[in-house]
Amino acid sequence: MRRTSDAKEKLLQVGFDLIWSQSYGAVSVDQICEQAGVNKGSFYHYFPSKADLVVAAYEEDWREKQPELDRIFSPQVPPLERLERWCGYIQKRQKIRAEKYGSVCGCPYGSLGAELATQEEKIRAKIQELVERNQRYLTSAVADAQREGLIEVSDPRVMATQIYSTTLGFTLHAKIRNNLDLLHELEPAIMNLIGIRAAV
Amino acid sequence: MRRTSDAKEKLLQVGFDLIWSQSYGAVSVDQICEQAGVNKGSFYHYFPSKADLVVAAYEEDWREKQPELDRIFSPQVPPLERLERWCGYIQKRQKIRAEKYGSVCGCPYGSLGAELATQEEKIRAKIQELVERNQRYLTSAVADAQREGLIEVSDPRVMATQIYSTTLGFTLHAKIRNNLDLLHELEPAIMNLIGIRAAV
DNA sequence: GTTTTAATTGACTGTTCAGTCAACTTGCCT
DNA sequence: AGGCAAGTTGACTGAACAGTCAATTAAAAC
Repeated sequence: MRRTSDAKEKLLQVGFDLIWSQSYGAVSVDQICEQAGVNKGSFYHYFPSKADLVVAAYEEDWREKQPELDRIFSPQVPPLERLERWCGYIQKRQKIRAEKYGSVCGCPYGSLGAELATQEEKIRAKIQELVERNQRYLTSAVADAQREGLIEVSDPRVMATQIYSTTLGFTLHAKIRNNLDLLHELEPAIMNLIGIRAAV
Repeated sequence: MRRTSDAKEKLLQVGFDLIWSQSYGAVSVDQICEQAGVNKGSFYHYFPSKADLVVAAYEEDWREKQPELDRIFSPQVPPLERLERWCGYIQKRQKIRAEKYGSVCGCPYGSLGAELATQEEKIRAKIQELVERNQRYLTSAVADAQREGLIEVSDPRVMATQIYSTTLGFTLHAKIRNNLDLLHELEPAIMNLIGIRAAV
């Protein structure tokens, strides 16, 4: 058959899913192929290497989730509410995965980056790129909040980076504890960070 | 020779070092043995498995660095200064490693936890334990700051957890970017978190 | 209907891996 | 002195690994 199967899409989706819930090193190409119902030869027909698959798989995941992020960060939404929604989105995504796999999987970018940033430059660079795309949403929310006089920051981009770091840290910490409760603290922590004192 | 060699200590030190700078999956037992100048049989004489070695190696690293943490968090030091010193310590440690290995290695707990928390329960539990030990220092610093009226928080333990999450996030983000500059933002971020407004 | 070419197949390669083992060495105890 | 046990040696095993390849299939282009 020529271009009637969905082998490539299957490999991307299964690859992302397995590697996020386990790790790059723990998931073999054979395993991805088996779960995708695709022969190994086809894998290497589409992707020159395992590292290339994971890069493509993460890009594909971005493509799929971008519309939801666009909705969350719609300029129609008041800027601080965007941040609240973002925290809620992360909590929701983590909860769904934890229920599906029996353990907290953490942020897919954080997990892959932590494992491979010093090993596979191609992968590190892709993760960095995806992180930067996420930060762009945060930057515009922070800048809008600033413009509306809701907060006071010197540089929205720096603040967005700090917010993203905080998010990476909370999701990683939740993974280490294998407990999602910590994520309830994410929103207050971000509000403190941008200078909105929560009720004590 | 009976107990005259330092094979075990060598394995612990080399194991920690290699796994921190690369990853658990990327480092083989053979590689650890070779660099430690120890035969493979000796490795398995001391450690039942690779996972057991890494647990012991991380415990040994803790033992070695604990005195420095005791100094940083000495009750003799004003509580907020303890937090500043803690940030400085992390920056210093990351800088030394980045210079030695040519790339930012991130937090050893964060990296190992991100890679293996869903895979090796024994390792996840050890990382969690080590993280909790670190948090104890932070908790007492926060509680002391609270007692001295420097900050206002409802629960010092919750705040310490937030501070540690933030630290995990910044070090991981720096690893993903392969750039240490971000760590300059760690201290201001933590100060914001605990409610000490930095000059804008 | 023939050509072209993307897609598919699955067996194969050579390497690397964690872990095993039986023989051996050497310091310590009595 | 002689035996016990902690420590050492390095060859070995079997499985798993990423990646290869030549042969085959079938959609599409003409």
